[in-house]
Amino acid sequence: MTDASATVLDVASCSTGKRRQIRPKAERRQQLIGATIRCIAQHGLSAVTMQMVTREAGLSVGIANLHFQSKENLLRETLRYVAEEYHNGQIEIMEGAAITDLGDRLDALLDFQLGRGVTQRQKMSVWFAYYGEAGARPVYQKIVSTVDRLAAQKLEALFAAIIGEGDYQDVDPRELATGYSALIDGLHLGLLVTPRELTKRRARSVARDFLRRAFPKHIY
Amino acid sequence: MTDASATVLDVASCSTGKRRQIRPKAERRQQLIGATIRCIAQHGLSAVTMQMVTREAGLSVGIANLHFQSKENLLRETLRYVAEEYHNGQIEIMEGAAITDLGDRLDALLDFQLGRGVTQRQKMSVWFAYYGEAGARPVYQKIVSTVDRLAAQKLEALFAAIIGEGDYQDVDPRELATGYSALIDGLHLGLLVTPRELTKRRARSVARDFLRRAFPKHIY
DNA sequence: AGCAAGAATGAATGATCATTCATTCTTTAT
DNA sequence: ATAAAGAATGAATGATCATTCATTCTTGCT
Repeated sequence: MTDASATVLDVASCSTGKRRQIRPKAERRQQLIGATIRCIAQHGLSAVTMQMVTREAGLSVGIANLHFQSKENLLRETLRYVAEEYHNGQIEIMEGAAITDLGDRLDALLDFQLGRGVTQRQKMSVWFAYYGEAGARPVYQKIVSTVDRLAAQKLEALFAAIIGEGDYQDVDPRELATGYSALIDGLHLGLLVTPRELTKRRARSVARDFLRRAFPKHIY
Repeated sequence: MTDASATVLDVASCSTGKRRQIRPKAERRQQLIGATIRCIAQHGLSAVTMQMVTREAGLSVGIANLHFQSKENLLRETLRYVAEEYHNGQIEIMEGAAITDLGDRLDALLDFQLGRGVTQRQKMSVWFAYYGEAGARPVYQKIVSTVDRLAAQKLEALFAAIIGEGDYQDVDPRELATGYSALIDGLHLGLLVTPRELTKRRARSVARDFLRRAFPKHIY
């Protein structure tokens, strides 16, 4: 095998003609997690293979085990990434100083939770793929519930502030926060499983309705 | 191999000492579907194998393919069974003549959706295991959305009747039905994934709150 | 330039799984 | 009682997959 033929093979095996690249560990990890997300969204969690993920990432099969030790670990870290991304986004809105009006803050939260384009659908797929396995995997349960707890507390605090501001009677912030979170989850599920019956527009309207019923002075 | 030794082996291979039994096709199908449900709930959809299911059913590996042709088909039929069971239960309540008061009917529906014992948790596991894969499998989407549509229509009709009876203003039955269904789905998810944070009692209370806000004259 | 460190590769390995089918067993009809 | 029909079995098959590791390549240092 001469140098010339080796070069030809290299070029043929990579559409952009790039050579083998060495990149920092953190970057490779992110690359693989991104590929895993796309694979889960497209093929389903149960159909994902290491070959599939590494091909999607444009890397060799060995690299996944180099950076993640095992498939199980890669899947776990991918869940952690998606969970943290979603919940950090929520918390940023709920803690951010940019929005002072509480009604606007609620609006921003709703926009984040039911907004965005195609990307969101991929994330939803991944989200529920893990939920589906969570019943049988305590590890997944733990990741989700740990991240969830903080967001739930912030939401409860936001609701409590709104209740105080609007002097709403007979509204328990904790109960309402649980209901709102469940509603958003259920709407995500509907958008994922029955996109024909539930549009994003309608989902938003339904969630807004829920909030308006509870906080009529703040929404609309 | 003598008759005697064969008998010994037969007995040894089956704890109850039963001999090979021939049963009608429908019964075997049900037996296998039940075993599949238990396996999914315990091990997760992605970990289910044919060997696992047939062992759980107390049958040989060949029998699953005899009655279901393939694993894919068995999983599909299991989803269909769970989906139909859940939705038939709902529709029975919404159509049943036993309950005349509309408020009582709502109560019965809520009881069905968030009631029951341990069994329900198994069903929830299965339910969401399929939801998780639905993003990547149109077949699953179709089964769920087909069954879902009818239940959604009945719920909308029930809500419309209640709105008429209570002369509620500014309440759209379709919108509310979508919201209520999503809320129930979200609560199921919470019960499954974060059982520590959400008890069945609280889930019920949250759902009841939602209904009370919409139909104050009918609930409580 | 030359070398050491370690990042990246992918063919090879061994394990697991769905599916098949030759055989055995049970029931039913004659 | 006997045979035909077909239900049930499970060892065998071939395919697929996660993981390994000998080798190749890149980078940074001297």
